[in-house]
Formats: sequence, C-alpha cells, structure tokens
Amino acid sequence: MPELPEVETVARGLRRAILGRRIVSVELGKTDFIDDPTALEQHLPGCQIEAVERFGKFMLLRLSAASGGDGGAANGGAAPASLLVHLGMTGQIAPSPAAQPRERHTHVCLLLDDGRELRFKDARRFGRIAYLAEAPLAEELKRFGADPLEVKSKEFESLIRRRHARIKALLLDQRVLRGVGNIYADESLWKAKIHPARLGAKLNQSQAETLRKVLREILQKAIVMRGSSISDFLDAEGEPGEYQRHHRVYGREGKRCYRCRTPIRRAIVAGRSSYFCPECQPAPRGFLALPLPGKSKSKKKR
DNA sequence: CTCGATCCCTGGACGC
DNA sequence: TGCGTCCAGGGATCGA
Repeated sequence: MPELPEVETVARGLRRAILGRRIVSVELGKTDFIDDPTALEQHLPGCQIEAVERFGKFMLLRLSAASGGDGGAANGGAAPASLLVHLGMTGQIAPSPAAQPRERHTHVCLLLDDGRELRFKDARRFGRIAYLAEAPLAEELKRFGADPLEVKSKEFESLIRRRHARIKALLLDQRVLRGVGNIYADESLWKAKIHPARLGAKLNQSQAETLRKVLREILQKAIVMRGSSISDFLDAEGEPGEYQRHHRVYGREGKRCYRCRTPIRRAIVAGRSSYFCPECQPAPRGFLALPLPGKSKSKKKR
C-alpha cells in the first residue's frame, strides 16, 4: 500500500542512489503491468537518469536522450522522456549489485553503468510502468487532482464541499487528490473527527479546513518517519518505515480509540475497509458498521 | 454524478 | 501437516 509518504520515501532513496546513472540494458520478466514493454527495451538503453520525482503515488524517472550514436534509432529529436512507475500494492524498486541473485517476482531489471541493477519486483503486479515521451506524460498527468501537501484552503474546500460522494471516496479518488490511499484517508478522518461515510457536501467550512490541515500534517509526519510498513513495504534502501507505529485507527478494529476509549469499528466505504471511532466520528443517519468480529484467539494489546 | 460489482494478482491468515 | 477459502487493496471498467 505505498501511498504518498511511502512513494516519497522511495523517490528520495532513489534520488540518492541512482541519480546521474546511465541505463546500459533492460531485462524484463512478466510484462502485463507494463504499458508498452517494447518501448522500454528500445528506448531505455543509453538514457541517463536525470531526476527522480514523485507525482501522487507515481515516481517519475526523468531521462535524458540516449547519448552515443544509435545509428538509425528513432531518437533523432531527442525529446525528453520519463519512466513512470507505480508501486501498486506490493511493488518495490531498488538498486542491487548485478551479481546478487534476483528475488522472486522481479520483473524489470535495468543494468546501470556502475554495475548495479535497478530492480522492480511486484508479487501481485498491481503496479504499473510506462515509458512516456513528454507529451504523452503531460497528458497522463492531467488526469490527477491536487497535491494534498500543496492544496490551498479554498481549492480543497471546493473539491470537497461541492461533491455528493462520501468523503472517504473523495479522499481516495486520485482525480480529486493525488497520493492519498486507504491508510492516510482513515488516519486523517479520525484526526479530523469526520466519519468516512459523510458526504463531502455535508462538511462545513471548518471541517473541510481541519481535514485539509490534518491530512497535510499526517502525510508530512509519515514522510519523516519514512512511511508505513504494514504489509511488505520497503524503501529504496530495503528498510521498512516507522509510521505504522503512529497509526491511530487504521487496522485497529475492536481496539480502543486513543481519544475516547470506545472500540474502533470497521465498515466498507468506497469499497474499502474503513476504520473509525463510532463516538468521535458520528455516522450519517442509518449508517451501520460491520459487527465486531468475535474473538476466537486472545489478541495482543496496544 | 455516484455507486457497487467485477476483475486483475498473490501471499498470508484462518478454519477444518 | 495440509488443503481450501477468504481477504487485502489501487485502479480500471461497466452497468445501474
């Protein structure tokens, strides 16, 4: 579940690790998550990695044009291109020595000019990789909404309060805000004391502003903590993040609310498990949470 | 416009 | 111990 903070963490790691490196060759495994695998094989060799950026949950590896004489290759204009990388649920990208055995589910290996390989592994292949020239990239990025770290009060308010969708669905909708996923949506709604099933239009101005601020604060804090490692998220150095220790609601069904001690409940909202405090986050009329699961085994505390 | 359902995919948890 | 089943979830897509 790499979301904005996890992707930012990986992008920073990559920036330190591979900036300025040139791609020597490309090896692909399964390619069903790659837009146009042939494009990678054709265009990547010779490219230099000039920048690593984050855009929502995407990473953008900005590439220079190939250098050396490619004879009849079709990169005459040498328009800048990028490698777009989405980690999906289980994607990991990190450099390793080329001699090191590849881990299972490694599907993209980019041999670099310093003897390492930039490897992408993704067990579930919910990730995405695309080689895109400038224009198609710009077109692609148009589909996404505001950066939750940058969005201003007024814009956020209009994004939310004009909508009749549930606030949780709006937070998760990448066309509205780019980068928020299930964990940080729940965490920020809890902090703002807003029920995930509330309609955007039902929030008052003050609630919208509170939500914008706590969302930003939580994302920033999570970036400092190098993200949340709840399933198998690892950054570009192969290290887990620490923010999962600071989760206040996510994954805490049946455990007590940190504010009021009421047991946290779960419901499916916007098709996703949503955790909330039924006391602190009043539900819309008639909204039902899932029944608390019966405890079969003794659980841990926390 | 908004919703839910369905599919993609695999590993881990759980029940028997 | 082993097997079957369910679930997780980001995103695309389709029909209601």
